[in-house]
Amino acid sequence: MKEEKIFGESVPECEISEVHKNAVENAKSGGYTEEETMKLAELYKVFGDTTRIRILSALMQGELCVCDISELLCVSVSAVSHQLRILKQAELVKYRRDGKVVYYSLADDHVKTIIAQGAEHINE
Amino acid sequence: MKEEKIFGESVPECEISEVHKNAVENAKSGGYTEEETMKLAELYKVFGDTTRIRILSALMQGELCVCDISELLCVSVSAVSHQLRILKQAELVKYRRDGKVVYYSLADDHVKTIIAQGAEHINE
DNA sequence: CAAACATTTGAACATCTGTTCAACTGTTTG
DNA sequence: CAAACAGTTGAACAGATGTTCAAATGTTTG
Repeated sequence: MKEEKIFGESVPECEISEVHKNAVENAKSGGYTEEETMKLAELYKVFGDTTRIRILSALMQGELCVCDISELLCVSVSAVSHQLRILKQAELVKYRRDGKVVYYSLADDHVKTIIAQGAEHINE
Repeated sequence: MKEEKIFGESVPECEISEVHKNAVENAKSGGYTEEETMKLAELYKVFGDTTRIRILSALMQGELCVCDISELLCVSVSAVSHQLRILKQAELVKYRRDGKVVYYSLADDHVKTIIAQGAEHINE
């Protein structure tokens, strides 16, 4: 997804904005910083893919190696590995190596609470 | 993003899986259904864009019209409208019409709690 | 009714994303 | 050490995504 910001031009003047000036000013001050916004979007982007949700759900039951996850999800080892890298970068999973095998597990409880929160919304 | 599931072929045999059979069985039973997983991913996909996060943040302070949001975010009215449609489809925002002006506001408290949960993670 | 305005919509476009495939890095074991 | 195995990595590809632009829809007002 594009993450550029386009300022200035192509944003037409808006007469009515004078009327809503207070509302706009409130919204300006109350928001998140540009960096927080970007980090938030990056985080949720990670949750926005079924393969990654399935990996995280699987890891909720306990640690698993790449091979196990691949078999469980019926996704190639390579695809799983690529997704685990993204989850690792987002600090949502951690791993330990035991011989040839690499075991992945959830990094902390945030994963569970975030997914639980989403589950609550979709079962409105 | 692709949401296809590839079953069967191209998932190589995995000798060690026999050893982890219990772990794999646990992960299988404990997960979400296929439909829940898809809905979860769809929901988080919506949060995974800075423009939409900024729109939601702005609406946390109260209702705003499309024109206000456009000015506030320095994003074209058209782009805002497109994003509002996505937020509407995800039932994250609602709207009311007053003459020519359409006012948008958050649909329920889930938006706040979901974003707050994410904010907690990124400020680990 | 025509002009002005707020918003929506659809097509086009460049960019991003996830999977596959092949090649590679480590690690164990015969 | 060579073979086998677990996992990683990078390039390539098809498909998805967000913005822009132009045209359309409603709504108010002169």
